[in-house]
Amino acid sequence: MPELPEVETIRRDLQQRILSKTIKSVRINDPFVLRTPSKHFISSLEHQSIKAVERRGKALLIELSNSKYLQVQLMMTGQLVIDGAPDKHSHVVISFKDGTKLLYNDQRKFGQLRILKSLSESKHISSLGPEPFGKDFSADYILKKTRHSKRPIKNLLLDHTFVAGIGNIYACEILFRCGINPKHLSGKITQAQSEKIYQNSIAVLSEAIKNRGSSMRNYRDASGEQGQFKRLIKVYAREDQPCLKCKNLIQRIVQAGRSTFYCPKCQK
DNA sequence: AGGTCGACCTGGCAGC
DNA sequence: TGCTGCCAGGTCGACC
Repeated sequence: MPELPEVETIRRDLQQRILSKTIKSVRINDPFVLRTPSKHFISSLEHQSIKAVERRGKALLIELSNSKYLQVQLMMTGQLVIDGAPDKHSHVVISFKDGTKLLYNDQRKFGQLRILKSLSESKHISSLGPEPFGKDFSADYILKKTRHSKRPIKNLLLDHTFVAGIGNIYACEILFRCGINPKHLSGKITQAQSEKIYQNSIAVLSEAIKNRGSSMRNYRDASGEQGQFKRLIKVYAREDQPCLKCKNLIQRIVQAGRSTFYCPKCQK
């Protein structure tokens, strides 16, 4: 569900609210969401304190005092909520010694929690491309990586081995701001276009983080609040509504099995 | 080897 | 009201 800005918002909230706290107990209401056997999951967490809260792409990494990591993939509907009221979707409850509770809620149960001895143990994390805000992501990198690709540019933006953390909403928004058609073949991206993709990726993602993410449906931050970026969204989920630049109708197409929204007039 | 597709699971919504 | 079908922000493995 959440993309980089939403996961980053949660990471910052958690950093503020659970850093250095010690875990007293862990309750598993539904082991389906665990990718580590319950017993090992619980024993890895109990009596440990929180050393750091990090993020790689859309993965949250909570570092423990035993040097292990709790990796959380929220997928479509996962939420990490502090001190909320547990409901039927609260599959894991982590209680701290000071009384604080961290809930893992997940309506669709696509999300995954696992214990890592080290980050390299995770196949997913090892496969991730550069972070959009990292030094390895640049216009030159985009140009180099697109040059030999025959896929539409939208599909490449969604590929986490190309760049980490960009999902369906922000891929649509970035391409709209670039004025690039999502069907445009990656191999035909010019130097000027790669520069635009780089600049707009940074701009869209930073604005979204500043607004604490976009809540389309299920996304909530660690306090259970909705994000505010939704009102700044220009094309996503706006099928048949007028383009905010040219009044032409926004179109929905399907690419690689995912909905793409774009303005056929502004995005050539 | 690169790329696409369906499956994973649940719930909201539109249409009949 | 109640049923059916479609849709959903991600990731993985099977397949072409």
